[in-house]
Amino acid sequence: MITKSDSYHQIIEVYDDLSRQQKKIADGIINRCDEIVFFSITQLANFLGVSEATIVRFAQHLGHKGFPELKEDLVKYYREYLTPGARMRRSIEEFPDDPLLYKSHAAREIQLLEESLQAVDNDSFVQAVEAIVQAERIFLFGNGGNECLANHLTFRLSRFKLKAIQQSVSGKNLFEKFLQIEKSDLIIAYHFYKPTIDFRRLMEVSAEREVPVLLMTDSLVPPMIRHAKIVLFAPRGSAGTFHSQVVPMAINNALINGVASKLGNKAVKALQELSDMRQKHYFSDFSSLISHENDQ
Amino acid sequence: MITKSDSYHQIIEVYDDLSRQQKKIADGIINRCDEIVFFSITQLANFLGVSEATIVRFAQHLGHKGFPELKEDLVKYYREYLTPGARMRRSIEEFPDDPLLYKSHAAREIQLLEESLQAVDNDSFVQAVEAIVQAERIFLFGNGGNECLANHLTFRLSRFKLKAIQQSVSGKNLFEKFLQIEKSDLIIAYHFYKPTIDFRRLMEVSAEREVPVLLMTDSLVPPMIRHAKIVLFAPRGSAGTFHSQVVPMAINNALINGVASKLGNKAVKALQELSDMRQKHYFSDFSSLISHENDQ
DNA sequence: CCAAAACAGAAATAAAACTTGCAGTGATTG
DNA sequence: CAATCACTGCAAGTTTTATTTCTGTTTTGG
Repeated sequence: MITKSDSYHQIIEVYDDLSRQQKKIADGIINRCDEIVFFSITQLANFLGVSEATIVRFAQHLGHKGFPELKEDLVKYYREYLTPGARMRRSIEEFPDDPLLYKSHAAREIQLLEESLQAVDNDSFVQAVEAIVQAERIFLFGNGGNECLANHLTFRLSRFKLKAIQQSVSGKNLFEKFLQIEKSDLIIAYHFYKPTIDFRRLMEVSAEREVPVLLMTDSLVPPMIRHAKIVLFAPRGSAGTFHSQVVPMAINNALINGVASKLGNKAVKALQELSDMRQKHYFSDFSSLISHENDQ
Repeated sequence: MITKSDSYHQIIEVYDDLSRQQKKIADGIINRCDEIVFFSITQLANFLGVSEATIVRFAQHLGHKGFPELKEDLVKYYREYLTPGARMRRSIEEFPDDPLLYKSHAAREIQLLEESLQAVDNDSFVQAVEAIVQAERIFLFGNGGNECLANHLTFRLSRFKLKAIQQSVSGKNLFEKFLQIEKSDLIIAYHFYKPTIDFRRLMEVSAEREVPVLLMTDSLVPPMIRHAKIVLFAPRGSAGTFHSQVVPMAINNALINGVASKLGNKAVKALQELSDMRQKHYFSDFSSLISHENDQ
């Protein structure tokens, strides 16, 4: 007889000590929990090919009074811990983690996005939107794998007629770039894992010059975030897998939409202006010099 | 008496004809369906402040034999139609679509990723991975808002020592770029919505020169996909909202992981080489000339 | 304002879901 | 090889859940 608490994990723990039929039940609960939470004991017995009595005894063995108590526990687990993303992973787990199965990758991304729901502090998010809207100019720093993030946000903000400038260069050139940045501007920096020399320089100089910094990162160690005015925490999955830029990209997108709603009519006007300009020049030879990308 | 089929929508339809107490039940089912699917009739009666008899009559009014049948129907609805993303949206719908609420944006992204589970054809995905691994060189085309995607994939593929070259220029320069591209190469193009002049040119020339094209798009109209050898369909949400690059980014990431697994040891070696190079030069003055970005 | 109809809840009844005792089975051990 | 033990399903009980009936109440239409 074992003390109960979280039936699901408890089952995994005691699994080896279970009898043949009881293992059937345990397997069922572990693998098909999302179906089982809706079953009555009769349905479950038929589903698993086990007698109802065995199920009751199984529940009691786990320290419950009876089956309904076990089920309640499973429902609780199902609702609290089996997040939608986890459920999805489970649902495609018949082909587990096949790198040639898009679904398996997408499910992981969904899980990361879910984590970000908890991780991203909404006050910081609101502050970030506000800072972008207020800034005189916006300088975006992202190197290597983060260049795409800086690029993306720069492009979108520019479309709102905000003065967004992408600065992907690192090293000594950094200081030259810095000469033009002022207090009223905003620096947006994308930097993950741990601080590099360049990143430290960037943060120190911006602190010195009192330029506000919005930092997107997945690391909250002090050297990373010390000088940042606003920090957006973007979880990117556990080590061991290739880090994905999906969550930071989602945050970018949320920022863009947030900024758009803050700007309101201004944003609409800016987009309209762009659209008009395109119309005007579309058939001229000039056409190929301006971007034609034509989503909104 | 009404014919049954999908209780949930049926309830919404007949809502106005319901009595006061029955509306209570309907409200409960519509708003708190995800809790109610786990309730017995007794629990539900207490929860709603309605007698059990009324619930049974409600179920029968809807054309069911009794309460268990209605519940079964709701469970079915809950499991089939309330996708995880939809559930999440529902769960944060107390603050509906607040543009200053990160959760509200993230929930939408999750929904899009879910759609992509259906939309992305896995055969195409596998072909795409194969094509990338086989290609002599890879030329990536993405303009405007898609530049970030091309940039991202270029960076990652380069890290595997694949010869990935980003080509963001449009217009006449395009032809110059083309002189160096050959049959054994691969073109990866990101283009959404509808074909532009530049895009048509790109596709026509590549068809002429028989260079295989991997196209990522959200539009399947013939002019878009005619000449593409492999098409990856990346849904980006309904019109009216700003299109997000989260799904294409997720596909990028899936491709990267797919390629990594195909390359196997080769990929590991390439990454190791990079890491060694960093170690060697990290403390020298040379350091700032190479990328320090240090996630995997 | 009153009668007829519709409605809702309490209680009784029916139907399940659940538990337990018992006997049969097969494995283990002395 | 027989005795023991753990395990299981059957079937008979017990409890919980679901339905129906009955009765008082509210609503509706004249």
